[in-house]
Amino acid sequence: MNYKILLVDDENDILEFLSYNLEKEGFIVSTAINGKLAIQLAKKFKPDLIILDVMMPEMDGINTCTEIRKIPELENILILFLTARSEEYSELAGFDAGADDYVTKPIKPKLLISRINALLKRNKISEKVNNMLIGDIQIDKEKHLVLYKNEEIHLARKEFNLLYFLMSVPGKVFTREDIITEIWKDTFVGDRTIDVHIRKIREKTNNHHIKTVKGVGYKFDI
Amino acid sequence: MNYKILLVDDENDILEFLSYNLEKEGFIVSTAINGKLAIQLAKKFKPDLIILDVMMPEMDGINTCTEIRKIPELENILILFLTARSEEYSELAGFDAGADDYVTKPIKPKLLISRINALLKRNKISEKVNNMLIGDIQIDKEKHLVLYKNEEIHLARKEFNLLYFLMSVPGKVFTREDIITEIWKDTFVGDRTIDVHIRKIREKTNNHHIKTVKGVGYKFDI
DNA sequence: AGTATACTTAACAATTCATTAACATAGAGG
DNA sequence: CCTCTATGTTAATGAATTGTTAAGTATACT
Repeated sequence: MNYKILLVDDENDILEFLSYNLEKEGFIVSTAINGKLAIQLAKKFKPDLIILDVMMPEMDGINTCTEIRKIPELENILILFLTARSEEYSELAGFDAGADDYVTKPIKPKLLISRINALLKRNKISEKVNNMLIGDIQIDKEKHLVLYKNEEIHLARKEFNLLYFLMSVPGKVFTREDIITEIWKDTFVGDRTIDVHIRKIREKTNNHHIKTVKGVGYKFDI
Repeated sequence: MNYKILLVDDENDILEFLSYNLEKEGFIVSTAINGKLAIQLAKKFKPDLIILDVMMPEMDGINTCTEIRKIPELENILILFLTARSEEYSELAGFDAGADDYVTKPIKPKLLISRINALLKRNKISEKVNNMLIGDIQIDKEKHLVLYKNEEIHLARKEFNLLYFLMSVPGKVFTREDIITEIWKDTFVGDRTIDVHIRKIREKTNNHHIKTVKGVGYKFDI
């Protein structure tokens, strides 16, 4: 999974420098030049982690952090501070404001990334559970479990992933290309492979639910 | 609860200075003047956190840290490094060696305590319940005890940790990668090692409970 | 040091899964 | 109603994954 990071700093140079380094590591980066914009952006971008410079004009990092913690949808986002070496006070105040960690300037990319990964790893517990109940089919990704009319049915890995994918947007028709991209990534498989997997799922769910849209693809229907 | 801290530094002045400040905060402090003594003491004292000076003669902080992480009963203890300002390398190497945080010298007691509390707080969240009763299996981490149908069964350490890990989220499928990360950290083990441990557990619990999800991993099921 | 216990690995067996080929069927459009 | 194409079905193959055993290493204990 690619984590999203929101960078907040009033200096463009730093934003660019950090963006470059973080993107190189596979993070999806968004940036803001002040606290207010950061909060607005955070609501839409829904980052996993916010990196805040402590020293910023108008609303400084600490105030921004305090504000973020007040917003219900953002209160659990990880926050990491960037502080200047001498700002002893900031470090303390930062933790009080709800920071999860801080890194001192000058920033060493490797160290920063090490810290970010440590934070994200610790936070992983809060990952979502993906559980869906649609009609008489219930699917639980974490438990790799499918219930059909409250009876457990066994699906092999590919079958499971395929059903899960189709159920992710019930009623939407997914083309064969969509399916191949999602389930097979860039492995090449023959023409009938999908059909066979579809057939196996249908067999196990009494031929309900999965419908063929000829010339287009397949969809999951209630 | 009063947390226990093991202080490790070769300079007596620092030990005294920090002891004083930490005890004032209610921590129970023990000290060691080198890495070897630290490890011996840690086994008996069972601290919640070890504070290690990076720069020490003979075995430095990083080596001590690496050694500590190798000892099963100590591998989960929090470790905080003390580094001189300029030791950029130490910071990186320290995280690699398994440190949880670091503080630069000169040490400001307030900041150190703030960091310690942050670490302990973070760690508390991830603390697991020590005693679980699921179906006919009861497991107690502290006592390292497993009851199957009310009969005590003996599991070796790896077996115990593996069962405990799987039981921590019943029904959830853990990938082999998950399992290796949790049980073996970054030791490399062969493909069949997990299977063998699983087999041993199954043998001792009559083949119930642990299910294989082929291509995905293993799960604990009632 | 010597013994017991635990851990890991190699070698092989067993199982399950994914894919394909070959053929069958369905349905749209002429 | 015929043809063409897309999809359905079945069974076989072999690839991938996991299970099992026994023996070799490592570690802990006395």
